[in-house]
Amino acid sequence: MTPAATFYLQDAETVARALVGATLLVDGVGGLVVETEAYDHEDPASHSFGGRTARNASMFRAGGCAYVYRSYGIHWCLNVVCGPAGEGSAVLLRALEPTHGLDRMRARRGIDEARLLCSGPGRLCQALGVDASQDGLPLDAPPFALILPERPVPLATGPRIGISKGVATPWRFGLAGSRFLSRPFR
DNA sequence: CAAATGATCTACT
DNA sequence: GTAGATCATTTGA
Repeated sequence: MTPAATFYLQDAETVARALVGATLLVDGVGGLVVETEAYDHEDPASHSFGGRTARNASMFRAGGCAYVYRSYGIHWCLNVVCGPAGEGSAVLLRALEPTHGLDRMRARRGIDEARLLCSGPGRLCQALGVDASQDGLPLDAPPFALILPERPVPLATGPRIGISKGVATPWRFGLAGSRFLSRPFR
């Protein structure tokens, strides 16, 4: 099904929950979304907290676009922008269960284990070939394809990873029991 | 203009 | 388990 444009205009937490179990493809390579994190403009841990800057400009677009940024100088991270234009909410995609184009992922990552191909934001982007050239692109047009889950999936919830502020906000969501998570839920 | 920081990953002890 | 890699962006002088 083609995602309704209004789906991505909802708040970050709602979209983050709904994206677990979705299928993401970039140029035909991708898989099942098993881990997400929500960030909104009122969240001290969010890039959009404190206003719009040159780097996070695409995070302030209307929901349904990609927001790609470089982390720790080395890695790329892929976000799904959500909420109305100008708000600054997004959902970080942290892990996929690879289902399409496994051979191309292995070639890009240089490893064999399917479990390690996309289990982490930086790994995910390397496996799918995501970089700054995809920043701001709509997710419902090539090379992207994002198919929402047909039915609800069992959800695990927990605190977000790798941040120093807003740690108490339990906005990390995962597919319960999946072994492709970047870290297990308790 | 200079310095610090970060939504991470890999390799090594 | 712990430290290093590596750089764009942000903040302060």
